Amino acid sequence: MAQEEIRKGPWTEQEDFKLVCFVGLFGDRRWDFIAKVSGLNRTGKSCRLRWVNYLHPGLKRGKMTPQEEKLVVELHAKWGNRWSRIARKLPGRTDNEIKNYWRTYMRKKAQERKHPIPPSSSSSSSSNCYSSTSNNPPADLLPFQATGEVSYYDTGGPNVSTPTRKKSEEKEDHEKGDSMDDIWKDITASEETNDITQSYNCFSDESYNFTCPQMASPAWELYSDSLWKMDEEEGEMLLSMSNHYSSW
DNA sequence: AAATGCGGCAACCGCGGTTCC
DNA sequence: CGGAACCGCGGTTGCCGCATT
Repeated sequence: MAQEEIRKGPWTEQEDFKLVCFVGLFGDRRWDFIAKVSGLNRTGKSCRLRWVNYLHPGLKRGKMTPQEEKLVVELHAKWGNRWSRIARKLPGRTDNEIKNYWRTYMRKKAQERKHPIPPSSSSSSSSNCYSSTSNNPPADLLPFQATGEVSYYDTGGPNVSTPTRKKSEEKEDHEKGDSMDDIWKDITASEETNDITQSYNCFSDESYNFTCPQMASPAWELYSDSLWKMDEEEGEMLLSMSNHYSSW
């Protein structure tokens, strides 16, 4: 077979566009299927990751707010490195983003411990949500301090004693139906009521009823002018493919 | 102006859990 | 019920841009 190689590395705008459209058509579940029919030559995993971390509508981008930072610290103290779980409590933030934030946060903390910053200069350590008032956050929010030396990035909070978590706590997460999907729905719903002048109707396929809502991602800003002017041929191709596959 | 270091972020990998047949 | 396929999570890596020397 002339099996093309699986692509890796950074995504191109065209790939993003294709992925968004196919996710619109088939939903954000069947990643292997989407990977195949889209012709992206990516793995399903890769597609999912790109969607979740970058293309999903409702993603917030940019710096974490102090409230979010505080929440991350609190939830990490509670749940440890359960990033996806923490992310569910921060609408618009991804587990990857929070994970990366935490790494940075820990690095800063480690440096501060090595070279304590005098209180007078605390105003500059702005990324720390406590910095405006104190460099000594409540101990119960900083498990890594309470236990003395902890490995650099920490691994798991104090209450995360068991690797066999799963089911019970996942259910717990759904107590109020605040799964990621529900959160996204809330976000997109609120955005629609606000000011969604650019509701990109990727395909008016009533079977799936997909509209590309306003995306926070830079990719969407590009789509709004450049990509949406892409080859008509390609658009038609996608349409025909969508017709083809939607008849399955 | 060039070299180097560092931080932030996107993406990949491996593993375990879940779903489907 | 068991196995295969798929999905999701957490850990890790590599790249890129900015700051510093």
